[in-house]
Order: sequence, then structure tokens, then C-alpha cells
Amino acid sequence: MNNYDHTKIEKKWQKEWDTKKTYATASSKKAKGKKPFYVLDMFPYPSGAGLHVGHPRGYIGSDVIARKMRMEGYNVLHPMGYDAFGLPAEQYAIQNNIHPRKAVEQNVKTFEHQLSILGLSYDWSRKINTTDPEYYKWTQWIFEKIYESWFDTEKNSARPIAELVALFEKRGNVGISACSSNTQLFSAKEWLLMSEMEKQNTLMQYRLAYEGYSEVNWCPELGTVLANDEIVDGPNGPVSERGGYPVEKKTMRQWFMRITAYADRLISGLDNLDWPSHIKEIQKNWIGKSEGAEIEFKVESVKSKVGTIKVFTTRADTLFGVTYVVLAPEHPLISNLKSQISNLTEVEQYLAEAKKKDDIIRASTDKEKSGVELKGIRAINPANGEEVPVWVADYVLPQYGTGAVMAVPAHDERDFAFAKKYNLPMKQVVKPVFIDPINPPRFGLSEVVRNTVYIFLKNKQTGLYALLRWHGTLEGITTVVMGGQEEGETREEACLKEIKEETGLVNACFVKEMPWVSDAKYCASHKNQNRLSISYAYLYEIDSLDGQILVSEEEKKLATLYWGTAEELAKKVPEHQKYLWAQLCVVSPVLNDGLLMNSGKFDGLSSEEAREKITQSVGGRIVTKFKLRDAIFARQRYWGEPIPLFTKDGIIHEVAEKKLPLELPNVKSYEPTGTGESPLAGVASWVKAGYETNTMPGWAGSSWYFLRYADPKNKKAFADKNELDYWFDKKNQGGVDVYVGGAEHSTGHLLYSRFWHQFLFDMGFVPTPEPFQMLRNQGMILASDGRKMSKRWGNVINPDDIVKTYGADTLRLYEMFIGPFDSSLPWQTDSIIGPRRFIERVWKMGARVLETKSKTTSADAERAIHFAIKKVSEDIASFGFNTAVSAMMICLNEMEKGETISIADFKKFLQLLAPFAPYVSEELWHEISNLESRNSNLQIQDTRNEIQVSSIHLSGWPMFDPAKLVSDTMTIVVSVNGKPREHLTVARTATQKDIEDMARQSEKVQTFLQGVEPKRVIYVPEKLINFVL
RNA sequence: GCCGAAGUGGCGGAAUGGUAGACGCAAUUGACUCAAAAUCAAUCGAUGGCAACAUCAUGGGAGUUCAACUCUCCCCUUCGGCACCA
Repeated sequence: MNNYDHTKIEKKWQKEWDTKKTYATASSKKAKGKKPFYVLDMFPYPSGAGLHVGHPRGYIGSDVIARKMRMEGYNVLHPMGYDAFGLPAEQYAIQNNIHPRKAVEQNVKTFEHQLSILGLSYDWSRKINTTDPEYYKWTQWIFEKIYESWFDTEKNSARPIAELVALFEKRGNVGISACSSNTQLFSAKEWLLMSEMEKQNTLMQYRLAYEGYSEVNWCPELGTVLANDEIVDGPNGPVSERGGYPVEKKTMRQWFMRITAYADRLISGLDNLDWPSHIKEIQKNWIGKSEGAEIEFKVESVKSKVGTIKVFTTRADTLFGVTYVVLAPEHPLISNLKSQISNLTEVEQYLAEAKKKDDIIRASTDKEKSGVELKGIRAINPANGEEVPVWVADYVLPQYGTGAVMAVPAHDERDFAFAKKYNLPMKQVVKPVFIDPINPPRFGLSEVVRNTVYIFLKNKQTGLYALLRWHGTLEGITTVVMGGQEEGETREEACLKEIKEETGLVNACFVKEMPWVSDAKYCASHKNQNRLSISYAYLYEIDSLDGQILVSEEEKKLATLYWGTAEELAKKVPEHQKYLWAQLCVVSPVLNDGLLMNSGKFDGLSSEEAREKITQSVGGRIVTKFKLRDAIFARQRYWGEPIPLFTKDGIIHEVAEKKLPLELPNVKSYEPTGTGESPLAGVASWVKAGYETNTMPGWAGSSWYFLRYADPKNKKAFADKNELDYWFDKKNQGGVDVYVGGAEHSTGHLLYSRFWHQFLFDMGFVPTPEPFQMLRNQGMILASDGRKMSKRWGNVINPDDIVKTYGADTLRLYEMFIGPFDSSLPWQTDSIIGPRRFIERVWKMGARVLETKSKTTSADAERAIHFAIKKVSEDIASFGFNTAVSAMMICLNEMEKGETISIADFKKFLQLLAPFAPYVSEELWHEISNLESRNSNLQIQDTRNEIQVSSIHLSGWPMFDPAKLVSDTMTIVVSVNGKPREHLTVARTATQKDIEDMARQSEKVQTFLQGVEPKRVIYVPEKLINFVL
């Protein structure tokens, strides 16, 4: 046999597979009962830079799965395509003055060449490209379906807009539960009286794709709108990343997708998906569900009642602690009440400043909060009728909740910081509760309430603090000076009394008091009662120990006084006192739940109970809010899907389905127009026809591409229903069986696709509620310097070079072997030689097998092969590619040691290798087939492969025989007190007693037993025996 | 700040309660060779010892267990996500 020549072998088989269409996927009709399996890669954006070695990692992993499933007899859908709309191609076109389509074509060609030499088993006949009019025809079609729908919050599902119109005709919008931005109520009569334009404007508030206005980042110098990641912070505010020109906010007409309608389902739908938990977590946080209450505050001016402020809070239990109300600068009430505000100039100045700030700066937490009081108006706390001031401050966001906040500085960090800065009052209404862990309250005992003072007493001379080490029942406990407040005594008197009694000091001075009250609960066992101390903490100082008098003998028996450092104090005192100490040092708001105080009839309730009861008592309602906002669905650019709408006589119409695709017109220039509009606004015929000049964003085409693969050439539908039913198995919640891609798409692509898919499911266009059943992320391959591979760092490794030098099989094995599939790891060209040597040894092994033509396999080697079958099968299924490769290496090591390896067993090994190294395994497979056909007596009956197929990749997946996994001996570890001391090789039939006897006889074990009879003997079958002394 | 993941030889990593370091790279020694490369064989966590062997060792500290890289608590470090979300 010749030497291993990877170039020759790989060229030969690539050609063979291409011409024979080895990896073609059968349509549902031609599947002949084969079960479907859908393995999908996130399709790439074909950039001009081409692939580096990091890109194929995911593709190789998914290819291994696809190949194994195909060998197991599944009809595997494993497609590839290109997501080619977007900014980079457009910029490339501007710079080089060529059509973006041309740039995309070039880049796709490069990508395809690079992918074609990696042995990936894609069915290239199903290739798609989002910029192909035959593809984006259906992107536009789906857009129209979304445009024609509204969301019924009661049914929790999208419905056709015609059904909404019918409802309006019957009873107006009263009592309709819809996800909408509409605030006006109207009756059926009113609806019928509306003009067509009014009707359309009203419907727009309900559509799932709707027109609205939003602020964009506008760069006047560049004459274009910039995305958030195209902006950086400059010395005087935000500037464009390119050129460093100032960026300001500009309100522009936009299209939106009402993704917020699906917020709840986007969270709950995650439950049954097999996705990495951190991706689920990221999506949940991004959607940001929180339950709270909406409460109305009446607003009064000097003269009269002038309106209401609705606030959203998750802490209705702190309503009695409200000391002011804050509005976002954008809140409509401010302009409505202009005439009532006495300091209007000041307020308007503040609003103007707030407007200048860009979102990024405004959102930074480290920035000091600022605000202005709206003088002349007051809000009325609905809980207690108290009048509180109204402020405007930009720490309140207009988009979240109601754009207004009830401020409770005692119980909220932001309100606390703001109140401190502007000297606004704080009122504590929730007490934290501390339960003594040593003497917790006992069930059934009566509870006695008393005030307790805790005195942190500092000796100014030494800087030390008075501490008491307790005796008797409290033996070993250290506390600060403390005691009860007696009747008729002020707390200050109580402090001085306790200081005198416990330390003998009479000249202590008050320094400060902790502003919050807390509860400590414990059991006073000597009095047989539970106690609730309402706790007050004080800092006192003494100048020196001068004038200290003796402490009574009684007190001495109870506790010993000593002086400790602040660190000692902070470490030694009980949890509750640690808290008091921390609050005395730096006051912070009380954020945790606790028991209500200063809250009238709600005093004593727990926060949880109070939230419900207080909300109810002030007529508030329980609501759920989300952080998620509606998605902007428009770009002011050329290179995107045209939005299939046009305006005629002021009314928006859809482009008829027959007329789709609405193709992108040719333009003279892809440069921004300078007005912020898309280059399409400069095309006279386009504008004349009334077509929408914005194009769709990058995520449009990628939100449904996985559906198109099921039936990529269909001209009548985005995919045939039968094909969708076949590939998107209703048994799963999601349709794609395995989806592999980078983790960076968690809150973009993976959320938008789920949204579209859920919509299509509602409308009956797809069979599963979710698109992707199983998701796995591949880790990045970093450069050997630990940085990302990038042209910028000059550390890019090109896969073409590696394939040339080492072969694609080696590259594939290396990328799978390098480490766990989902961790990011550095590329080490040094290490690639390992997998290469492995393949060469497989090659030699093949030569040996071909020469010896053995019909038997040595026992150890046979066991190794069966073990490898088990391990590789399991590991591929669980994405443990690195250990699968390792298992094959171990297997080869054993086969090399073995005296004889049968042709049949070696073929099983090749089948295991085939998903990882498809070329070399195919070559050896054929060498063996040729030999077998020359020597018919060598043909060994293989029950699994009755039909001899030409390619190893369609040959079947080997099975292991459990009986062949075990040897007749086993190694038992003997340990003494858990430390391994001796290994015993025993017959598999040995009983526990046999093993124990053998172990006791071992000299080594005896030295450790030292003649002592073990207290316990623990036997783990087939593994270990442990003697416990 | 909040949420999440991770920390094991010179390096990538393996082991999810039962022999820590599988497998691979690098390194060292030997064989082959005029020589080198390749290949093959052997060694390869640290400390002590001629050795048998012993002790220590999975970021640090405590705990649970006959037994802990693995489980629990606290702390440190690194990476990822969110960041005034009321």
C-alpha cells in the first residue's frame, strides 16, 4: 500500500461524493419511511475576509453529528446558506463602487471554496441566500402576514387583523384585550364614523408590524443614522466610531415589530427546550419580566386638582414611605401642567439638557443623579393622603413602566442616592428581621416586645470599642453594650444607664444614631418567653477611661468587658449587630423584605402580604412589566429587503402577494442621502410609486431561513406544508433537532427567530411552537496569543493552509480533540501533529490488516474496539467530541498491541472514525472492499449491513456487544481510611469475601492496618474495598 | 453593582462521590541513521530517598463523608451577559 497522501485522497473522494450526491437529502415523499433528523449550523455572513480556523469548529461538530445520524439510517437534513444583506457588503460597495450583489457573489465564492475542502456533508442543492429575490420574496410575504395581524392577549395568540375589524364593527374597542399602543376608547358607532385614514391609523396601533416614531443616532457630518455599536464616547458626548463626528438624537419614522406581545411566551417557551442554561438565562434577563403594581397619585396645584400620575412599583409594601414622586423628563404631564409650574424656566432648562444626553451616558449608573422639583404642584399619596413634592429626573426612564416612579428613599438605592443629594426626607416603613440562630424563638411561647438599645462605644484615646464576652447560657458569645429601654426612660437615658452598668463609664457622649429600626427575634429561655427586640443602634464615644467606676459583681458574673479593634468587632458580634455596625459606618437603604411599620393599619404585616393588601386598598392593580421593547424593523440603508408597502393618498397598502418579490431597484449611489433617509428615497420611480424607502434590518432574513431549507425551491409557498410537517416534528416543542452556533446571538437572532416562529405557529404556518429543540454553542478558537483571531492583530490562521499541509481529516480531528466543544481555546499549531500521527497510524494499521487478512482479533484489542464503539457513540450524542477522539486513540493503541485484528473489526473502527475523518476512512474502507471482492472467502457476514453500499458514510453505525466489554479479571483498589494502598487483580467471579480476605493478606495492607481490626469495611463492587480504622 | 460560567502538570485537557492527571503536545533518554528528520521503545505533578516507598498536591479557607477535583458554605481570580428596569 502507498504512503498516506492526504491531498490525493481528499481530492478524489470530494469529487466522488459531489458527483454521486452521497449526502443528498431526500424530500419527505422520497424518504421511504426513513426518520428525519435536522442538523443545522447558524449560516454565516459571507464577509470579505473569508474563514479562519475558528469558523469551521461549529460546522465540524455539527457535521460529525449529521454523519453519525446518516450512518444510523436517518434521512438527515444538513444544509448551508448565506445571510448576505447588511452593512459590510454595502460599505464594501461604496468603497469599491461596485454593486453589493457583486461583492456578495465574490465573497460567497471564497467561502464556498474554503468550506468545500473541509469534508462537510452538506446537501449543497439546498443552499439559500437571503439576498436572492426568490428567497426574500418570502421574507416579504412573512412581513405582510405579521403586518396583517394583531395580538389577542386573552387567547395569548396572534390573529388576523380582519377579525379585529369585525370586533370593532360590533362593539368598538371596548373590552378588547389586545396588545396595542392605542389609548383611546371608541364604540362601534364611532368606528363606523371614522374616515378610512382614521381607521387605518387606529389599526396601526394594533398591528404586529407597525409604523411609529423613535429616536435614532443621527450623525449630521456623515449624513446617516448609526447603530449603537457604531458610536463611541467622545470628550463632549457621543461621536461616530468612523471619523469621530458628533452624534445626536433625531426622531425618525420607523417600522416596528411588536415583539413585546410575545414577551411572556418567549420566557415560558424556553422551559422544554434543550438549550444551554446560560443562554436561557440571558434571554430571560433580556426580556426582564417583573410583577408589580400600578398605583395612581392625584396631582394638585395650589388652586385645584389637576391630574394624576400613574406609577409602577414592585414594592407596593413601601407605599407609606413615599416622600416624593419622580417623572421622567419625557413624561407628558410636564408639558400638560406648564401653567401650574412656578419654576418653569428652571425645569425647561433641565429638560433641554436631558435631551442632549445620549442613552449610553444617561444609562450609566456611576453618573451622579440630577433632577429638578416641579414647584407649584404636589402629589397626594393615596395610602395616607400625604402631600409630597413632584420632581423630574432623568434616572427615571420613559420607556419602562409608566415613566413615573414613587420614590421611597429608605428602601430603594436610587431614590436613596437622589434624596441624599437633594436633602429630601426619608421614612422607614419596613423593618428587617433578624432571627437569633443560637436561640431562635420557640413555637408556642408568648412573645414579649421591648425596645433594645445597642451601644457601639469607642474609646477615642485608643480607638478601641467596648465588647462584652458573655457567660452562663450565652457562654462564648461576644456583643456590644446593649440593654432594654425601661418604661418612662428615654432611649438616650437607657444608653447611658447600660454604659454605666456594663462598663463603669459615666462620661460617654452621643455621636450618632442609626436611622433605621430593626427587629431581633430570640427565645429568652430562662424566662420561658420569646422576645422581639425593636432595635436601635448608637455610636457613643469617651475621651479616656478616666473616672471609670467599678462594675458590680453581678454584672461581672454575667459578662466580661474588654476593648477590641473595629475589625474584631465586625467579625465577632452576632449577625444582627454586624448589620447595625455596618449601617452605623455607612447608611444604606433597607432593600430586603421585612415587617411593616409606620404604615397605619398595615403595621406588622410581612412585605409580601402588604404588597397585595396595600395595592388593593388604594385601588391599584397588579401588573406585569417587561424590559423587552418592541424591535425597530427598519434601516435607512440600501442593502436590505424592501418593505413591501406603498402609500397612496395617505393610506398605506401592501404590495399584492402576486407582485412579490418587490425587488430592490438599481441606484446610482449607495451613499447615504444626507437626510437620514435610505438611498431608495433618491430613486424617482420608487418614490413616485409610493414605496417605503426604509429597508428591513439584518435580522429579517435570518429569522426564518431554517424553514426554507425544508423546501428551498418552492415557488408557491415559503415551504411545502408536508415538508414542514416532516422536518419539524411535532413530538418536539422545537423543530430543528440540533442547532449549532455561537453564543453571541442569544439576544438577537435566537430571540427574533423564536418570535417569528411563534407568530407563524399561531397562524398555522408551522407545526411546532418553537424553532430549535436543541441548541449548542461552539467555543471560539483564539490565536495562540490568547486574543481573538483578527486581521488587526495579524494572528489569523487560514484553514486552507492547514488543509494543504496536514489535510482536512487532521484539521477536523484536531478541532474536535482540542477541548470541550463549548469552551474557547487557543490554537496551537504544535499540537496538530498529534491527530496527524494518529491518522498515519490508522493508515499503517489498515495496511497491516490488508496484509494479514485475519479473521480473528486478539481479546484485548476486541474489548478495546467494543469499548470504543460504546464511548464514541455516547460521546457524539452528548457533544463530547474531544473524549470521543481520545477513545479512538486509546482503541488504536490497543489494536497496535494486539497480535491480530480482523478485517471485520477494523471496519467497525473505520466506521467510528468516519464522522471525524471522512476522507481517510472512506479510502481505507474501499481498499478493504476491493480486497474482499477479490477474495470472496474473506467476506464476513455483517448482519447490520446486508446490502453492501459503496460509501462508508452510508454503511451503518457499528454496535457493541456488552459481553465483549468485560475481561475475566478486574482490578480492585484496597484503601485504608480512604487512602489507596494496594491494587488487587482478581477474577471477575470473586466475591466480596474473597476480595476482603485477599486484601487482609496483603503485606502492604497489613502494615497500614497495624494489627487493628477495622471498624468498618466498605465494598464498592468491581471497584474498591476500604478499611476504616 | 446584579446574573451566569469557570479555576486541575510546562501546555490543551480527562475523571461528576471510589486508583487525580486518561488522551494528545512539549521535554528527556535509548534504538535505527554517516548525520538529521521521521519512526519505534522508555521516562515524564512536586518534595525526600540508591530503592522499595512515603509525604504533599485539583485557586484559598472551613464543612459533610469511610472516601471530595466532584457535594455545602465563605473568600479570591478570570471570562461572559445585563447595567438607573422602579
